[in-house]
Formats: sequence, structure tokens, C-alpha cells
Amino acid sequence: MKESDNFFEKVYQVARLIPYGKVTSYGSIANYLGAARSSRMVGWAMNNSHAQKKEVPAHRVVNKNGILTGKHHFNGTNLMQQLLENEGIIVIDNQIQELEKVFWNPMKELP
DNA sequence: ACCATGACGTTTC
DNA sequence: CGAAACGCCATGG
Repeated sequence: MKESDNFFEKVYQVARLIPYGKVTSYGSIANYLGAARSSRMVGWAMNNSHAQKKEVPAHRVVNKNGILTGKHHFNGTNLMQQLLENEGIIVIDNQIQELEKVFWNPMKELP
């Protein structure tokens, strides 16, 4: 563990703050953390999310297009899509529908 | 220090 | 419209 874990923890915290039935993008989280160009790092953090003590709702984090890019990391099937649909989010072909409605912007919602 | 990788994002062909 | 290339940055070998 290093001091840099703060960055990762921030990502996890924000991810856990995502309200039920809402989603956000890696870029938004990165931007909220002040690392607007480190969107990849957010995804990287999620990759480490499995190493975190607390579970991270990574299924609520998608790319800017609302595509479930990381579903392959969940179970390799439509699990991620099922989880989102279970929250009332419409997902078709790995892409979130009505993204504007379910999109949760941490910079706007969080202080 | 250098090279390779990655759950992104944007631009270009 | 779809695929590829480039950029950006942190982590690992």
C-alpha cells in the first residue's frame, strides 16, 4: 500500500456513492478527482477493486458512451447488464439507454 | 530508466 | 457508421 492509494480509494468511494439506479463514467470520476486525463487510471482502479475490502459497484461505472466496457471483467457474460437492468436501467446490447436520465455526475452531485 | 499494458476518450480514416 | 490510431497517465516487469 502506498500513499497513492488515496487516488484509488477516492475512485472506490465515489463508485460506492453512486445512487441506486444511476451510473457514471470513468472520465467523470477522473475529472472529479482532478485527474481528468487519467480516466484509464479509474478503470485501473476498478481492476484493483476486487482487492478492496469493501465491494465496489463497478457495474454502475461505464464509459462515456454508456457502454458496459468492463462487463468482461465481471463474469464475462451479461451479469453486469442484468445488474443494471435490475436497478431500473435499460441496457441494450451492452449499452445504457436513456443515459442522460440515469447518468450521475459526481462533480454536480457531490460537494 | 525503458518497455508493455489497461474496465478511457477523442480524433481521424 | 465502424475500426484504428493517438494521447494521456499510473503501475508492473
